[in-house]
Amino acid sequence: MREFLSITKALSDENRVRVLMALSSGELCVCQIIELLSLAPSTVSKHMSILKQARLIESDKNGKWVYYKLAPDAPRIAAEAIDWAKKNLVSEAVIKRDAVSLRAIIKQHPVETCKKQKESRAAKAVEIETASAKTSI
Amino acid sequence: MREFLSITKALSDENRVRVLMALSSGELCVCQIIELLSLAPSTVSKHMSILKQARLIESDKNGKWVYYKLAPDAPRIAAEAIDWAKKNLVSEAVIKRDAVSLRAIIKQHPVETCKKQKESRAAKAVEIETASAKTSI
DNA sequence: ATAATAATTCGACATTTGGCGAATTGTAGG
DNA sequence: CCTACAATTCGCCAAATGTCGAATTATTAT
Repeated sequence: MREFLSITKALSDENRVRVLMALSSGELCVCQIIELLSLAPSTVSKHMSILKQARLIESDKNGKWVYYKLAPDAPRIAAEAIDWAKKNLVSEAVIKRDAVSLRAIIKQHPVETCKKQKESRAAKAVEIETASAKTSI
Repeated sequence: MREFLSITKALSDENRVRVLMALSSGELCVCQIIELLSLAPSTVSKHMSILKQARLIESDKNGKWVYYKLAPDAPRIAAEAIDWAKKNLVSEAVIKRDAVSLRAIIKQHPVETCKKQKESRAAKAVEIETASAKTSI
């Protein structure tokens, strides 16, 4: 029952489902998933650990980078869940849009993706800084 | 996506899964489900409405009694989810125990089951009454 | 060695969820 | 009609969940 619930809980969040579908066309680096979902790194990390706990995905560390992919030797129950999800979600608008986004994301090397994200986080920090300075005047 | 998530969310609670499996051997009255799960009527009612929202089950009102059953014309996605759940849960300890409990529950008419529950709720109320009287002395 | 950096873990917060009892609704009998 | 009663809805609370930013960890590059 624990195994069953870990899978259904993993599949009961839209962002996690989007990741799973994205991974069905190949492995992705964490920063690429961050890019796809537009979420904070810590949030994505937590989602990935929930999917991994459910044995739907596996991770592969390569230096500083961590790659995730659909678990090649997932237990039958998990593999069936993935098949069911895939079959019933390929035609979903959000999943199709993600597939398009992914093509662009995959084109560039993770190094570039990470760099861009770092810059955008820095810009956001400045923005917040400025805003709080304004209100304190 | 909404339909998919309504199903996975419905399946991500142990009590709801137990109900679903119980219904796979035939329809049940609400009071029988209350008996099986040992939960408050209001709680069971909420669970049933979540399962129904996901189109996994349907209800059938017969006078004062409401019967629930697996949706005979569930959408394909829901039917597949039920099959997957059934296949992977029949051997679960809790589900087997429930099957045994159910045999006893089904033996008696819902009228009896409801009566017994009413009495047990009344007894519990008295118990609480007494306890609070004690502390207030 | 030190600094930079990708990812994770931690701590805090707002929202959602599962649970209960009380009040409400709808139906059957007195 | 009025009472009894099965089930649902409502209002509330405690626990779990999704999110973020800050601190930490592990690895590469200077």
